[in-house]
Amino acid sequence: MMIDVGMAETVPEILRHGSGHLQSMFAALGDNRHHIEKIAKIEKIKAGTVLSSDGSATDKIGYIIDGTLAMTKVLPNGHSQILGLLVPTDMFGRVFEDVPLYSITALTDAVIYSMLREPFEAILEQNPEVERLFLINVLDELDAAREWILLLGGYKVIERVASFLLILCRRRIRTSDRRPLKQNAPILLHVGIKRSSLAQYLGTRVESVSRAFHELQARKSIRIIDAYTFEIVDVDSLVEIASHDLIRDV
Amino acid sequence: MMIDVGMAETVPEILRHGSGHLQSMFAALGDNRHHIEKIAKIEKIKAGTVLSSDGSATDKIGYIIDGTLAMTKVLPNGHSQILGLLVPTDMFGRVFEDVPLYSITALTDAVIYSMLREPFEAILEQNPEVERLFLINVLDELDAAREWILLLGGYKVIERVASFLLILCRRRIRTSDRRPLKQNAPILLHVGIKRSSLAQYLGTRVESVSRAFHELQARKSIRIIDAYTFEIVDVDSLVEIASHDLIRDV
DNA sequence: AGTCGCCATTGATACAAATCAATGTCGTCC
DNA sequence: GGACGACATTGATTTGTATCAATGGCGACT
Repeated sequence: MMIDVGMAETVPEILRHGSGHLQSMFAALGDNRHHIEKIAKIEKIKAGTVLSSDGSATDKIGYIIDGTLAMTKVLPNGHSQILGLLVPTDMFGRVFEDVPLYSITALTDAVIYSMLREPFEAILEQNPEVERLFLINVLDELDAAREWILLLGGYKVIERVASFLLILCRRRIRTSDRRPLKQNAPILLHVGIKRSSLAQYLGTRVESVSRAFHELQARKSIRIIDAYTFEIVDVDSLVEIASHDLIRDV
Repeated sequence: MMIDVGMAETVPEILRHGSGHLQSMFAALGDNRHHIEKIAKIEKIKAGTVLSSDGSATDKIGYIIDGTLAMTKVLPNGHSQILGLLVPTDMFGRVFEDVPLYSITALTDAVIYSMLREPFEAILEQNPEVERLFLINVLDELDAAREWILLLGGYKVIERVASFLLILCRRRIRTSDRRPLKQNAPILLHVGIKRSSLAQYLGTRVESVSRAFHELQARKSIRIIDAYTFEIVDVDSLVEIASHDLIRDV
């Protein structure tokens, strides 16, 4: 995945224009913004980098600017399971908790806006308004997590893949250009991660993910451009597939 | 499920003795406690009651005292999917958001401690310390949600059921008596909900849930006392089953 | 150019779970 | 007591997917 240039600004572009509450959080910092800017820095990291590891103390908090990272739970036997994906504007790290429950791994080359946990916590404590915005941010994350629970509840792989694509659509993770969607423009989705990560995340296997994508293409819902890029041809059919077998007895 | 008597106190017993941050949240209220107590009330609700429905404005916030409730997403076609279970000490409702994303339904008869959203938000806004405790509470919920994502990632039903039982163990949801666990006492778990709710939550079907429980009994991990009550015979074997096929390639 | 390694895809088979159908159990109501 | 309804269990069959195995595509390195 290619990385945008021109990110030397104090508050990253993606945070300024990103949707959600992050923007207002940074805006609300007001005079305190320079406190954060003093302790924060933009880092470019390589795919595979482990930012914080499960069980060891961490002191980093930050936001994703570009790329995809994953929260992974490392099991006693050394293997790992993906708990959640972190995409631009998502937060990583955990405030008010010393021992993280999961690791953060870069699935692609990525750019992050990171700062030390302690001073960030101090700013939260000193700025109730910022803290409230942060709280709202966390509540949004909770909603996102529950959205994934809903997704994983669909027991056919094709349904989960369809849901995955729809969630990406909604979050408007587009190919490198971040221009707003045009009415008639084809919707291009770029999933930054390889099949095995996707499979781990969707609770299935690479082969099944591959078959699901090709099945969706056969049904004319999507068009596979390359292994990482898809054109959404028929959103409605995706919606139908995604919600199809959630229809069950109560 | 039977309901304890003697809950006419201002702060419910379960919140006073409950684990986690709720207790300290109520403690931290200090003089403001009477503000909450003025607006809050204890309600007994019947199984099947819908507290707030998806899409319509809600103004209730509260905590579960007894019973099990579920967050359910109601799909366009009228059917519903369980997003999360709410057990004693869990919070329900959504602050700082007018339109709820999901409904809250009582799966069993239940007792809740509920208050209006507006005054509760006002208290949060006026008490940064309380707000921080609330934030921590939400962060815990986020962890719980991610724990479920991990659970749903296990693709064999028996693994998910084993994980479910282990999570219940950890949260120490015990049969009506809430005495602390004795060292050698058999661990009794009471799942307050029927098979169909469980199936919905675990992303599977009633028949599969039933077979999984009986398979776990055959493997001497648990003993089925009745459809709602289980004795945990061998925790280690449960752990092994739960984590078994999370072992996958990265 | 050729080899290697990594990843995606495709095919064949075995196994797990959804589905369909029937039976069992318990409590409630008449 | 008997009939009914709600729920749980069990069995038989079908569908979906994990698994095993092989192939194809692409970039990196020598």
